[in-house]
Amino acid sequence: MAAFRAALPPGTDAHPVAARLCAIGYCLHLPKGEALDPDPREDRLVHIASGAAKLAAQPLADAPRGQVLAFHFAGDMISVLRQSAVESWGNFRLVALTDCELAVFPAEHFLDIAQTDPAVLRSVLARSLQALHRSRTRMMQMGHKSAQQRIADFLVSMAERLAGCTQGSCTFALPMSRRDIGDSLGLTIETVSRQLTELREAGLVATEGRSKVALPDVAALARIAGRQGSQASMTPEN
Amino acid sequence: MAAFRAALPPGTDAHPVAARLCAIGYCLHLPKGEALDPDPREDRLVHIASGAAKLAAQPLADAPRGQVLAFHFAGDMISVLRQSAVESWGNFRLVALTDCELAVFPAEHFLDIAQTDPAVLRSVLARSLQALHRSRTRMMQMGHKSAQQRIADFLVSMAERLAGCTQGSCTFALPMSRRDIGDSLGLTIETVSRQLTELREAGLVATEGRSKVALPDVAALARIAGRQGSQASMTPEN
DNA sequence: CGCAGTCTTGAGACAGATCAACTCACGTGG
DNA sequence: CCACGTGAGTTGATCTGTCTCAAGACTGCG
Repeated sequence: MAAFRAALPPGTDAHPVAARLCAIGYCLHLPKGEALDPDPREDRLVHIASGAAKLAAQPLADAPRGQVLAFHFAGDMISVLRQSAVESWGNFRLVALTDCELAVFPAEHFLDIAQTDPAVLRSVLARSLQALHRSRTRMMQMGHKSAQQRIADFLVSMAERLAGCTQGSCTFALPMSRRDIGDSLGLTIETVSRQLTELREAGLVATEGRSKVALPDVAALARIAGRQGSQASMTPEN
Repeated sequence: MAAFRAALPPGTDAHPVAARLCAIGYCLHLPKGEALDPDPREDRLVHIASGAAKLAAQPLADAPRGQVLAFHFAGDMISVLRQSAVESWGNFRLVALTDCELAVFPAEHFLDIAQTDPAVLRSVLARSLQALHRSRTRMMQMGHKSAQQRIADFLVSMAERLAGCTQGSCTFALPMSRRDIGDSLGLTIETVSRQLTELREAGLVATEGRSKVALPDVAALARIAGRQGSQASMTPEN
């Protein structure tokens, strides 16, 4: 049940409505490699209590390889939209990269309750605007970034999210495969591998085994990635 | 003042709090080519009553060309974040592509008032989640789309937003330059031009003058663009 | 220890960028 | 109203970066 409280936006987990929100969710263990089976009827909000997961497209006929929308880790709150009735649309699913502990809420019901406390709802809004802000920034940047910049950006993001590190040096394990990395960055596994090699030769990355990486200078990587701030908007664009 | 009411989320413009929201905003005429001068102190919500605008990065020293985050048209509600104190971050500004009528609200104050009515706040949340959803989809798709697919996708989006057309044929005028299009798609103006030529030769696009375009078969373009659905999340990704 | 799958490395192909003319639309002033 | 000039747009030739195809090497598992 503690997971349910943690699923609420920061600063509201001790709030009176928290108990009511807990009542409508359920816990779920998702083993490594398994997918959260999609519910065609309603949107859901998923909180990752522990583990790592990817939001990925099911390999379609016209899509040569599965596309990865995003990676999510412990503490993340994800909005999993119901599967579209439109056939041509891809079906996206949450797939566990490692064993995961999840808390799942029906979105409508969750918001109905959150709505009774404006502060909670506003907190959720702030969170989604922040996500939009970062998504926007990334979208734009990805549009004109080289493979090396994308890899550098990816590593900096992972350092921040997996090791809570934004400068200096850090070491952590990547829970996803090279293929997943490539699919999320729009690159092939060969290019991912080559760029990692280049960064390694430049002394900016050290690798051990398949997943462990060490970044001696996160700030230098961020500089290569050309990290910049951006804006958020509340309307669909382009 | 009518513009203020229209700035509210759909379905709430007749609501009691609407009047209070109107009281804190102000109208502004932004001539073509001019930028909304940024306020370093607070975030703002901007409603475009009429006209077209782009959200673009100021040309930085290390950025060869200004990058376009998104285009916005009449009816759009935009969240313009305050300029970051961090120097290395790009400063983004709203620039008018045509003469614009804007309604500007201080974000904090706006939400303080909207918060008094959960339904309004929830409507704003739904709107931002939708924006996030589409931003996410685009980001992923852009990662592995060809130049022709990006142009086709762009044209379909514009048909939808400027002419309210999702299938059949339609004609409209693009308010932005080829450079703006390229900057928003991560392509050069030469590539934009070449792809438009190819689509023209394929009979999928007709152009007249600099800005007018006719799409005989929007659905066919959407097919080329490889349009698919996706998911939304409330947490920053990658 | 050996197998299977992941990762790395190499050679050639292709899409898009870059550099460079050239053409045309549109606004301006005669 | 038309001639003109400027900047936007188009088109062409070449070059670079990433994908593709193809082996090979390592990791981690049984």
